Amino acid sequence: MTVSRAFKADSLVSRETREAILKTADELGYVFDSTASNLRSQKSGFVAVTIPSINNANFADTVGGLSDTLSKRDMQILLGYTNYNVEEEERLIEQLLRRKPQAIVVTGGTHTERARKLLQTVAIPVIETWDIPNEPIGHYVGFSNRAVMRDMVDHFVALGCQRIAFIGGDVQRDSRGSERRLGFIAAMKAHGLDASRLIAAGSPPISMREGANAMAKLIKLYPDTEAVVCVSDLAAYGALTECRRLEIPVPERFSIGGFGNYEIGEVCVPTLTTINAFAREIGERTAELILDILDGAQQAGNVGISPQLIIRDSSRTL
Amino acid sequence: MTVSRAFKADSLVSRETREAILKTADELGYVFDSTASNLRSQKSGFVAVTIPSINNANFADTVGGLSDTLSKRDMQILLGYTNYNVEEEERLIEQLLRRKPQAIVVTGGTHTERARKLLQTVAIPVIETWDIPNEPIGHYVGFSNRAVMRDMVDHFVALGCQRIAFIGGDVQRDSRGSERRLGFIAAMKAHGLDASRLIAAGSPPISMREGANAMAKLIKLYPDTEAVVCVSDLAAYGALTECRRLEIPVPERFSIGGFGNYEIGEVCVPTLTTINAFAREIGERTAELILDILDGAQQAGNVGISPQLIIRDSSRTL
DNA sequence: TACTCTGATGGTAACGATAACATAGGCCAT
DNA sequence: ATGGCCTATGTTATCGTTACCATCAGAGTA
Repeated sequence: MTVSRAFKADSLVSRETREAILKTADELGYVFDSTASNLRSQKSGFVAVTIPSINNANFADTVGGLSDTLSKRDMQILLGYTNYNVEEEERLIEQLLRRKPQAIVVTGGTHTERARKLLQTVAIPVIETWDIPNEPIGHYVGFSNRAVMRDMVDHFVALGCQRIAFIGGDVQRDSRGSERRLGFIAAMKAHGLDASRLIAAGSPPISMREGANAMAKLIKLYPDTEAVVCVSDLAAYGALTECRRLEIPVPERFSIGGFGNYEIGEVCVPTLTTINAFAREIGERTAELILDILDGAQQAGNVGISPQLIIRDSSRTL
Repeated sequence: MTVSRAFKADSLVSRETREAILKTADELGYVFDSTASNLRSQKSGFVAVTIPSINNANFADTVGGLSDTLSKRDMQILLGYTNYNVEEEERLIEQLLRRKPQAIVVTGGTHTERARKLLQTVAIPVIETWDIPNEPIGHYVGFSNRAVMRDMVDHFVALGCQRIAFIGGDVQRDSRGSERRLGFIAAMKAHGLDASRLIAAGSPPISMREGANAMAKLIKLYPDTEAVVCVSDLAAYGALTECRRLEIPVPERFSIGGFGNYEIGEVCVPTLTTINAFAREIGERTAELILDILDGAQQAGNVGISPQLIIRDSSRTL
């Protein structure tokens, strides 16, 4: 028992005893077994997190924010990725829950029926991120992917563009991407503009290559387009390179907007107009919310994030 | 006991009994507790993995390969990132070992003394990746970051370049980057060329911005440079954008080579000459090695990866 | 008939930590 | 001297599963 206490920082063991214990433990090569600790104390020290893809700077930033904030309280992330697939998410959630995490964080508000039921039934905090779900299961930390497109369209319209297109992925799989597409359509209609120039670039994840291909398609289908809104900076960058190959000057002949404030958009030539969704902050705020709830905060609720339009060289300035 | 068996796929329980059990479990909202299972069976189902940064496509690919291969056997990754810091790695390793992983994968062969001791003492397979350590602790899956620079330098020399520079990070922190730098120097000397044009771009991770800054510095310091080898494609892309800003034509005036075969190098204009290190394969091979060892394979050893030079538009073709 | 073999199920202890409670000694105030 | 309080340490049972062994019915075989 005293040994057990010696390994917990705060508990009361005399200095000499603790030192003797730690020394002996080191000599024996003893490694604390948190498996047993978790079982007895019914606290795993895990927070389960599902993200669509591990290879995406935005989600990586969110996980980084989560991880850094939670590690201050010695909690660890148990990460799984869904490949933008809700069935995969369901399997993953079930698997993760078996590890008895103390909270579960999922990306987005779209789930299979069974996954919803699992999340509703489980007795730990559930946080949906990167979106504002229609019917939140527990808490959320996010923003409306639909509403946020309004700023981008407004910006292009203010520049004098009328014929504006949207490049995104196939509709079914990536719900955040679909929401942005719907937001684009709504914003265009609000301006009384035609919202039919929609290019589907394939199955998510939509990255640079897909963006470049979609741009080629767009130029063929609608050669008189003046601006294009892309589902992410990666697609936008792909579109930009396609323009470069075709020697179409950006932003003179064509304005381009992205989403997500990826590093590439800040470095490429011309730099990319984008929307900062504060990926890292989403993770940090989610972690803080979890810690508050675990500390017994009563009013812990939801966190709205306000993405910010960043105007750069890829969209004409007046 | 029969309930326990009903939850393991392979064991022998009659069909009716299992169905009844699973049905009841579902009604009760029972969730299997792997914490207890792990304790009793002394198998956690975890493989611990440390990588320098979560936000790096190469390491993300390795983790993806690991995760996908291990998940076929229902094993999960327990991921930690070190921020290119060996002290952080030490803390992380200690923390991860408490979770009783069945194997531990670390990136690189450079560790603190205490971390080495921990890894040597622990009774599970240890795999060092992304390098060939001087003194391997257990197994490794990797390649010589030093030797691989030879191909790149040879390529530039074959193009007729003599004044070749290297852009990398500060020496101490990123051992793979340092190895590449040493490999560059060795390769230059082997050709009887001056190897003193070394630009330090700051503390890792070296990304696009750092690459661009380093390129600006390089042009000021050594205006007559003909080619530059970069520690990664991200730095190389940054260098490329700086050239674009300064209206220096690539590859006509300047050849650029990167490392890692990142997506950006395939899409940007001009496309980037690079070295494919087979990041995903490193993960897959590591996972296979782990599974072999856990299955009791006797001769399971090390895996050498052979990175491949990919010549693209950013280096002059003859 | 007696015997072995297989499939299905059950009983018990144990994995290694810790929650909860107990004990013992020292110090201080009344 | 007595009681109260604090610090340091010890005892026991328990978290929820599974390894190990036992049991038992029914089928197949000699």
